[in-house]
Amino acid sequence: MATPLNGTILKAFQILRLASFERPDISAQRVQSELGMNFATAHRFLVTLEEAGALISIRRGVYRLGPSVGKMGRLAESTTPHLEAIQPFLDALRARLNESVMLCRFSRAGPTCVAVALAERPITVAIRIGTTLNFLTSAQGRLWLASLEPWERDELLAGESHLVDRPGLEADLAAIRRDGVAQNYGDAEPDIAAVAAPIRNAQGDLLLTVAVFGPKTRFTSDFISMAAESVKRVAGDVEISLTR
Amino acid sequence: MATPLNGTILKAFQILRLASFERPDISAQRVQSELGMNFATAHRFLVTLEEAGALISIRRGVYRLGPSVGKMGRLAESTTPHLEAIQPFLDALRARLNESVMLCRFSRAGPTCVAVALAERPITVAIRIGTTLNFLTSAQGRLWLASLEPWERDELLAGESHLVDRPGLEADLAAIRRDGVAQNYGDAEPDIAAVAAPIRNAQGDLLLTVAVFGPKTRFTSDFISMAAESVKRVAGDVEISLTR
DNA sequence: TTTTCTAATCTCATATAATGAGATATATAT
DNA sequence: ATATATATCTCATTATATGAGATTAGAAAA
Repeated sequence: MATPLNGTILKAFQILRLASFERPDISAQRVQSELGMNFATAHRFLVTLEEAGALISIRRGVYRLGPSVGKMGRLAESTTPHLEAIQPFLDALRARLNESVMLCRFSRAGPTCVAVALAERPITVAIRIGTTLNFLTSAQGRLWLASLEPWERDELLAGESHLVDRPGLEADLAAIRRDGVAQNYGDAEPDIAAVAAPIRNAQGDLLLTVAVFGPKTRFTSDFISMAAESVKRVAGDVEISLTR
Repeated sequence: MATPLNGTILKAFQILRLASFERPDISAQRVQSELGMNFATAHRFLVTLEEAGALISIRRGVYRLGPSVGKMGRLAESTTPHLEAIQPFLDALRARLNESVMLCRFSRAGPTCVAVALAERPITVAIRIGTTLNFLTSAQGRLWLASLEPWERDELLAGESHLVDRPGLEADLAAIRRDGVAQNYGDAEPDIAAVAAPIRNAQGDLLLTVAVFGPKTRFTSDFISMAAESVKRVAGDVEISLTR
């Protein structure tokens, strides 16, 4: 890629990335010391970012991410691309495993089904596009939880505190991160099993989940092993195709 | 404000704001025609924004907001400032109305209580900081719904479709936008009433809600009228103090 | 209240980075 | 294979960003 990049813009985003949950405040002093920028330049960046709506001034010299960023973030999460291009991968996975396959994106209410390849068998499990799964009880939901920072997780699960076995969940999420795959065996629906893998972008952010699902009786341990291998392979193939 | 602003950064955010739910794709051609920018410059901005993580390339020449923006947006929504400065306003409102007062911020699960001033009466209603209210049934929730775009509202309410009387809700939200205040009278909790008003930033984005709440029996129509006036006044005062 | 100090904000000459015209590369349609 | 449209790249010129130093604002100390 030989197109020259605008250094000023890159610096602006470096500054925005200084904000964290633990330390949301951004000041010119902090920009100076953490990014090695001249103080007056840092101040000008902050004032500009305020004017652009990205930051708000909470007191003289101190800024935080503003609501416009929140709005833009919600839009980003609602407009995940590439669905048309991914359908052939879902179809191939369905053919290989002879079970239904679905693709989910993130939503605040839980992983939301955005594409499906239904098994071509007389008895099968179906799901409607647009269905939102539960974070805690679905394989996809656990993949998302495993990808989030603890504070984000806490926030998402705020309404379900009474349902959460914390040490069990943390152990489960650690295993998911280690294995790169998540399962459920009747947790979300009594007779349904699923095996799900993450699809990430070049920066390592979780974009989507791909999962095979079907009647529990058909998910023998041999099938689950094969399915885990297959969904991970397909997820990897989708990731490669997304970087084109 | 005489600090010069960085025009390059302002342009970058103009570009990002081209993305919408109906039209999430951003191309150099679109930047050229909608913002009057030279094609090569527009292309360079897009490539830079991709490198900065704000955009992802979905195919040659076409970009969308990326997951990093989503992450930043979630952080923005979790780190609302000013709470310490607002407490005296809550205390004054409580003294004036002799009922409890609470401040709520936005969260995906619903308006979340971030500050309280409890009524100094023997019989009162209490709420714990951190409590999340329901979007549909709380006055604060309806204020938030009234401030959102239809697609955002639909997304938030996705899990509650069966509960939503759409024409009734739209009429209610239109009235809330017109009046600048929202009420609930036993909708969220059977014996609790509340009157809530929005606190906005300089750009008009809803930051927080301030509400008075208490036992339904004490919320006579005279009291509700007076409370509506008072919460709106306090909300305005808070807004002025936020611009300092 | 006044004074002092520190950090934030502002100004402007200079340096550097951004711009845009035009060349080149790529993908698609024929 | 060729033609066309659009995306990507290059580089001389121009415009904008930078940073040193001056000024201002606000908080703390006397």
